[in-house]
Amino acid sequence: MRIATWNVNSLKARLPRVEQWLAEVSPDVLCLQETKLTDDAFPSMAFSALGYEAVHHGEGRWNGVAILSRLGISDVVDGFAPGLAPDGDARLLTASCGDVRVVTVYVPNGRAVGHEHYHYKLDWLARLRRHLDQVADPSGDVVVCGDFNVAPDDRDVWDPAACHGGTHVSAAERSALEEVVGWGLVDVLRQRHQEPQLFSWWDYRAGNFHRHLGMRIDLLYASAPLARRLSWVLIDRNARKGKLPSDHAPLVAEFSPA
DNA sequence: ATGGTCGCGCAGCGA
Repeated sequence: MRIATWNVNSLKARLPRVEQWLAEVSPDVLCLQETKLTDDAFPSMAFSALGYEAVHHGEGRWNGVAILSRLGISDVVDGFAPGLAPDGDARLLTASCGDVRVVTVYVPNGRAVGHEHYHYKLDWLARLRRHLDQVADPSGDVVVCGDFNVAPDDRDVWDPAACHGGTHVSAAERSALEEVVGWGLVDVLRQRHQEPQLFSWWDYRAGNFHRHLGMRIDLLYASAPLARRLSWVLIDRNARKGKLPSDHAPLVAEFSPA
């Protein structure tokens, strides 16, 4: 199974590129973040024409997540599972695609260390761990992927000194992410590639993409049984090039059958 | 050059 995650920074603005990318890469499952669409405006027919069922959890101007699948879609959960404090934002979507439980996330940015939104981010990650307990089983095949807005360690930023004191790298954010990982997840990019400076996001400003000034904040985690079947994984930085790109590149992983 | 770019939506905020 080939599964991908991509923060598209507005699906309305990015639809032509997403359609072209689907045709080129042919993932079985594609998770999208920052669709910035209402559910009514989600372009289901465009994806249906390419052979994908889709489910979307959106609100409009901000946020919004989707799962596209050509392996079927069932057992959908919008946002946090019942029993957890609901999220006012559309940032989380869970669905079964074939035999894999797929959870996609758009973790809050945090804005600044200590900001009210930063505490919301930390609480959101704590809730995500409890959500996983409710919706999935780490002894089965599970993928948790998306824009985590956390760089897991200093290899994942262009300059740790320049980033120090900001969001995405603070000890509390990394610790909150580790709690999620502790549920039973493997960072499949790091399972295969250990070198630094493998980025998935580059600020639009100041030519940062071309200067290789980015962060790895788009992550794909697999449960241990699935991670053992990883064939390959890559960040498709070609998709960050050219006309009207998202500021994020897609992350793609291929797993062999069980 | 003390900014730099997007998207949304029509000012200025969020990323």
